[in-house]
Amino acid sequence: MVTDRRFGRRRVRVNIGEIARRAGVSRSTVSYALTGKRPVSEETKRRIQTVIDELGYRPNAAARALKEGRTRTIGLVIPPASQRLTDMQLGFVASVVDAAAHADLDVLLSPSGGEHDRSFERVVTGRRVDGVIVMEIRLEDDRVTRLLQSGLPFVGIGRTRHPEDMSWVDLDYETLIAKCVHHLADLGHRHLALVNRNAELVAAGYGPGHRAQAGFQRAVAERGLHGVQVCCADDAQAGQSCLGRLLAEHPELTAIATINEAAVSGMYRALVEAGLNVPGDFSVAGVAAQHWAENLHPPLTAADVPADEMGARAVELLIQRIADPTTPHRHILATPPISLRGTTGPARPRG
Amino acid sequence: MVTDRRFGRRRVRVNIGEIARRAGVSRSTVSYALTGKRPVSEETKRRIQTVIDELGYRPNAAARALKEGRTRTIGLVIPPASQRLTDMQLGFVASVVDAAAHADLDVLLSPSGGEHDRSFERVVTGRRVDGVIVMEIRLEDDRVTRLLQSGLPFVGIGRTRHPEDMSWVDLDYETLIAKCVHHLADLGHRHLALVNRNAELVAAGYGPGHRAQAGFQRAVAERGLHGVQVCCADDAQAGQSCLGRLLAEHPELTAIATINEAAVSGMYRALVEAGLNVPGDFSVAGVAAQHWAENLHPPLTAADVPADEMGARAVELLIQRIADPTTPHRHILATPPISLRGTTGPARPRG
DNA sequence: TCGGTTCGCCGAATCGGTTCGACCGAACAT
DNA sequence: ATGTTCGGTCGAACCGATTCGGCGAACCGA
Repeated sequence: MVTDRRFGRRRVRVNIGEIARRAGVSRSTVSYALTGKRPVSEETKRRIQTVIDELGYRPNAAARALKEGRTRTIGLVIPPASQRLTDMQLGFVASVVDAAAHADLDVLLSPSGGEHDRSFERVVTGRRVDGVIVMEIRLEDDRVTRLLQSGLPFVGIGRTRHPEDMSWVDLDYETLIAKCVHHLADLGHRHLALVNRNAELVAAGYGPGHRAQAGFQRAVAERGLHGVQVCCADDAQAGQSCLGRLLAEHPELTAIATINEAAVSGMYRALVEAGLNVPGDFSVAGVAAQHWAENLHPPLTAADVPADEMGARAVELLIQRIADPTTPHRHILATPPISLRGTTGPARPRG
Repeated sequence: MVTDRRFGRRRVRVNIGEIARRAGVSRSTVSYALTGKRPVSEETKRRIQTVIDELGYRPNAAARALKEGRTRTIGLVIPPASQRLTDMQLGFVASVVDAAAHADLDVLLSPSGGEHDRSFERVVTGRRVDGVIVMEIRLEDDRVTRLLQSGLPFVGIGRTRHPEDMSWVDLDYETLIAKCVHHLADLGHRHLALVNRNAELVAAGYGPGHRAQAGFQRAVAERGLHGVQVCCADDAQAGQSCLGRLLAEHPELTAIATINEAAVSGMYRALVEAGLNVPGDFSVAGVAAQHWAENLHPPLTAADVPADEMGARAVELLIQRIADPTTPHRHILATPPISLRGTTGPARPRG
């Protein structure tokens, strides 16, 4: 019982031993009373609880983690903080954090993807977490390689080129974009463009970008259409200039499909500039977070990404893998339906 | 040296003892070689390092935390995941995470503000973190009370009604909104409205909301203007309907000031609907994240919130408080200049 | 050659929990 | 009366690091 001169307050180290002493029992009894792993008499439990409440005792997380060999914490690897998160990514983060909180797990954030990733290494390698959820996975991804060789349980939101080796939750961009194309083709559109995410990302092997391309090409070929593909930086201004250029270079275009939600509002502006009405003269469809699609003006016809569901499932999968790392890998591929919000309509030749 | 049948790989518990054994030294020597807190011969250091590289050893974070009494982790208390983060809030999170990473600190996320906040309690009370950064502080804030009595070092992004008792970084909303009003008054506007954040938030004692009100009232009184105040939910659609109503009910209005960045794009739409040009017929100014203000169409004349700077400063302050909790509290009040982007102009009576 | 430093390293204690084996008395079966 | 079970408790080992006191050898000047 030490007196802290600075405040004149008692400053006792309140640990399990102090509780035990004051309750007149051994430390193990306090532990059993708290965890319930062995029977403790009601009388004793009450005495212990009284002392605990009085002192505001909480077991030291580090000590518990050390002995138990687990931290009750999961890591969440997000894109580097420098680049802004898209609404969809933000949705994933929110739902993962939420789901983890429901499972009484804490979330350790690791912005990664840069070169010298101390944060990632610390999280993965120092046993700071019981498992990891990785966002924004590339077709070839060093972080996945690193995690595989470390043996730490992990789940991807997104998948690599060889997705059998890991557990993941992903959007079926290929099918979704194909569905957009078919929807537009059904409306009579013959000349379509795919507006992808930014060029660096796609060049770096960003899975959704490549899979969207594949789905676009496949569907365009199946329907005998004419398709153009273009990358566009992830913001409104880029969307505006990008689509402006596209419209000028390809006067035959009457519709676009996109996975670049951040660029859509700019693309709308480009259409206004070009004097094209949506959906009268030009149709737009894509893949986007529901919240985002609804708040655009006009609201975008899009496959609504079920970010809440996906984040929750990712946490679920991770918890399973932590409990038993030998279970076979599970894969969840989401193909949400396209919500028609009025940005697509019958084709009408431009000019 | 146990063989794990599942993979046929060696699965040794690689801890400091194992390193010591293989390097033929004691555990303490390995520790000193790593921390450099006592001299170790070059030869021995080399031998130890070789073994470490070979086995991919990393010190166990829990064991270190237990012994050292600190976790090298900070907590970041964010608004509940359910409600979406504004662009400004996202900016704070990003910059805090970034600054923490630079200081080799990890960040534990705690979505809080709900009723039974297990997450918050775990983080604050279980010694899981060395300190905490709290966002979205209310004038009266239970979390701050809780932190004060726990003795855990913390820094607010935002401040309570009694801000002397804590360290914080905040925007001077009162001054910023007053500056907006003066700017508009200088342009000849006589009838202004303040569009605040959502009503629940303001009613719950959200500081920025109240301080913006105060600054608005003060400036309006000083300049002998006529002012209207209104709350508006934090999204584009609400902004549209809210401003639509406001324009109808107050035909004398020619300008607004706002701290509700998420509603601005909707307010623009309401102005278009009402046939009002910006800035010809109507002026808009506010406080917003720079990125957001620039990506609006038209780009908003606004005080650019220096989120990066503020987050970094918050981390800096927190690190100081962790190092020495007896240092006097520090307060950083940011008053960024207003960037003129063309949404304000000379007043012209409506009608 | 001897006493004192310095260098490099070791052994043991420690942080605060969890958990296993053991013990004791009471209740119960034989 | 003896053996068994069981609820309730204790003591000690353990998790994996850090850190303090100390010890032997080399080195120094006197």
